[in-house]
Amino acid sequence: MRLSRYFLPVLKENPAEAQIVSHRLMLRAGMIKQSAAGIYSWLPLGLKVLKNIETIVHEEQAKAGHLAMLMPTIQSADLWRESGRYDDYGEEMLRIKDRHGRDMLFTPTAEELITDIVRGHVTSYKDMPLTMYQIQWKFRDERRPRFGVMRGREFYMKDGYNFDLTKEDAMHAYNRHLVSYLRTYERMGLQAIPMRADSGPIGGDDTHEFLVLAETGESEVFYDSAVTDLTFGDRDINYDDKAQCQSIMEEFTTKYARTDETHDEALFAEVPQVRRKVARGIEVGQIFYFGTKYSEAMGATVQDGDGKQVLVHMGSHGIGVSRLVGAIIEASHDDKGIIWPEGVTPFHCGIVNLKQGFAEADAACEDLYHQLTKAGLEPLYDDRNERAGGKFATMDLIGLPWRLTVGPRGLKNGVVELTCRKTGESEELTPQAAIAKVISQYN
RNA sequence: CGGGGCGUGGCGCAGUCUGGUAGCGCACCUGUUUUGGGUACAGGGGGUCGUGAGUUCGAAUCUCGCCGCCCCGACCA
Repeated sequence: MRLSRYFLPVLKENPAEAQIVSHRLMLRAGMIKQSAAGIYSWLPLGLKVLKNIETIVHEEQAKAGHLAMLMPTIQSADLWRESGRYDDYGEEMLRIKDRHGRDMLFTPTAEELITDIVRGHVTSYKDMPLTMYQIQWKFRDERRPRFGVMRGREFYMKDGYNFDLTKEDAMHAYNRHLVSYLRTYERMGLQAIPMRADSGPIGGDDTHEFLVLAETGESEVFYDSAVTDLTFGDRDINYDDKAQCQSIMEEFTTKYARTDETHDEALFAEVPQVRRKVARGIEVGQIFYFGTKYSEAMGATVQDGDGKQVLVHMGSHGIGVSRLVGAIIEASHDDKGIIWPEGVTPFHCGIVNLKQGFAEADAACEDLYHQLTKAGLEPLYDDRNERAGGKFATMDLIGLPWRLTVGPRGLKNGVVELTCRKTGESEELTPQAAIAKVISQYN
């Protein structure tokens, strides 16, 4: 993409309404524009990041054998009356009437609708295990939306639901999700720690929240610092292997890590003092096992091998896709701007032409641009007729991991400059070597 | 929802107390200049001052209502 043809409304000054760093940087980098309290438009740069996160979620869910689908944002109130949640959910649920006066709502989550779909089509134990998920806009009418997309009213979320014959199978689904989520967050450059949590209005007993440690996090968290040493890395996973999933689940959840909702001082005291940490975290996902709560309320049964009707065991799982955009920035930025992890960056690298209109520089930039594009990467070429300082400031703000700087001075010696956004380190390389190095970062 | 604050060109703000034809910086347009970390100068465009009513010869400014947004708290997959 050429910056001269892009829509990137960067702001030099901090918008007054933005208090936390991710919100400020998203506004300044021209990623989002607020439309109403807690409701945002996603501008081209922001949308690219959102879609990159979405893609990672889809890819990891596919690996785990979970099926993507899509449910409507507007739902009939009837199903929610059936589960009893139409009244339970309270003011957080946005209620709407259609032209016939029928009660509708903007979905805050989709247990009812998915259960309705499944109960109509899944009638035998042979149809299970089954896990379906969607990535769809949700609406929760927060009393006080804040922190930009971290706590919006409208938000983009992956929500998945598993249907299993037995509790044991459902717990395998639980573990499978835990494993797939660990992989998902790592690919985004995040460490998200599973913490024992409270189930809230979803209901159920077993639940873990995934938290990214950050000063601006809304939750207070208590953990054994040994959990921060755990990394998933490059393991081979067989998602059908119950024992493997179980052991990974245990590996990542045995050490003490809880939010304030479930914090237990006595248990925490058993952690060696030097490893006892109290911090703040951003919740970026949660997994639940809630048994037969919804299948019972809504009559979702299947025939087992003996011909008996049995209630299906269910769980649900969420990843806050739009919230993750903010969470990643909270976890990765400096005073100049965002520092995107390679996994989610909106463009793979920036190309800064220091002397636009100078034939050699223009030609060298065009060549870099075409070669990178041909290699399957997406560079952002700043071809505006701006001064060097302005171009650098924009690149630093929007946080692309790599920057190629091209100017007459370097070209005289046959080199361009490759700069790492994260470390700030630069090296002079021939254009070919620079291209090769950038490409190697994404393999 | 309780408490606090703020609404003035795209962004950041001054002007409001003490009523008198709306201003600054950034951004934008034109030209000259400059060119390896936000050049300099000159000229220019853009605002019914959130909204409605009232007071007044006259309201961004005073009064009352309403709306919106932000912060703290409570609440919250």
